[in-house]
Amino acid sequence: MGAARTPRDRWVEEGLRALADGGPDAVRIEALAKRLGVTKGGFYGYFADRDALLEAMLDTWEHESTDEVIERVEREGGDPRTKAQRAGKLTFSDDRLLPIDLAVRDWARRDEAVAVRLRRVDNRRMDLLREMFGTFCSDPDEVEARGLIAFCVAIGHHSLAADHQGRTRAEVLARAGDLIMDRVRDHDR
Amino acid sequence: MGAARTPRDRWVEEGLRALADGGPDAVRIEALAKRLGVTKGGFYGYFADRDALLEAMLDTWEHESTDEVIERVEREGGDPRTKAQRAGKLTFSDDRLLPIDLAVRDWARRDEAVAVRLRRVDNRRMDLLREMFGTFCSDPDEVEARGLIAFCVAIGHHSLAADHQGRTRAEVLARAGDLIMDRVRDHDR
DNA sequence: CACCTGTTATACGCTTGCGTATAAGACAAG
DNA sequence: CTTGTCTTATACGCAAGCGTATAACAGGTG
Repeated sequence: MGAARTPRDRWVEEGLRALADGGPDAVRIEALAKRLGVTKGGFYGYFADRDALLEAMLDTWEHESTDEVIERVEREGGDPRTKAQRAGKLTFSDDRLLPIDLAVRDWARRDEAVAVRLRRVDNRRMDLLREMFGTFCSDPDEVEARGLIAFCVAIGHHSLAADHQGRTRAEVLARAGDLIMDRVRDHDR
Repeated sequence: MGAARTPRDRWVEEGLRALADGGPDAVRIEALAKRLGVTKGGFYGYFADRDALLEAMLDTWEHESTDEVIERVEREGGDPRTKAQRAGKLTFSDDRLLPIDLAVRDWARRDEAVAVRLRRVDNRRMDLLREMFGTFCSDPDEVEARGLIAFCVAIGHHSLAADHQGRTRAEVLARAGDLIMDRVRDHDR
């Protein structure tokens, strides 16, 4: 039996790269083949059609974004704050996962099936944030609000184009993180 | 001289609708013509090519998102907080402008010329936020951080798919707004 | 009414991309 | 070495979609 020079995973991987670079419309079979140094001949042995590839890409993304991240975070242990920070770093500072995440997020606005997947992923991430804020904030409504804020900043700042009058984005983000994490508020009351 | 049944503006308008619905790749001349009830015959009388339409669309969007919003906000007056809230509402609660804004934001990640425009727009919006937070917050670094947070929530919550355990998104957003606006913090020090 | 001018419809060539069919090739088993 | 099987290359038909050229058309103007 002949050995696969371009196994299924390579198509998925290259597809995810194209998705990150140019959105779902940029995932074109012949373009992927060219980047893989082959023709599309072998593609249809693994996938029924283009949609099947998109499905497989989303499967891979969902798994990498949740199970793999969470498993790694849990394995390394630590308090909820450390875990949430590590999960955020693994997802939103990762050169591979971050652009895919942003592309999927835009895609979800136009495709209900993608939106369903994203909701699953975001809910699991939100669980981590709730756990973290719950350690120093007793009001569940405030926990939810802080989780929302933290999540929105984590994903939103990547599509925010504003400058900060001499400050770097990292500096402003650090200050914002302090504000969001500020556990003093709870003692005020 | 013959009257234009489909003036230039209608092409731009329909183009923006297509952009909002499906991203820049969905702006296809023949599809727009179909929605306008004509063929693409007249299109090339107004635009050199597809790129010229995209430019015109961005011109219109930039103008509507900044000058028109700001002019209206200034005209109706009020304190900085009222003005910033009104500007936010005009932009991020508008059924027309919001989807375009989100689409442009994603587009900007892949097109430097679009990114330049978005930076201009976001900087003007950020100015309003600085003015608002500056009215009750004396630390400029904190003003900047709060502005970033407010902006990220305003745009980010639209692409956040998480649920809120029985609460509505509006409820959580209201609580988040309270936290961000909270002017007590400044008195603590 | 006839004419002129700007607008639109129609038809064309070209490119890109999908999915299929078929031939060529590589590798393992016998 | 031959055979069989799995993989890949090549060639095809088809559908969009861009931009151009040309013809039909409509509305003012004289």
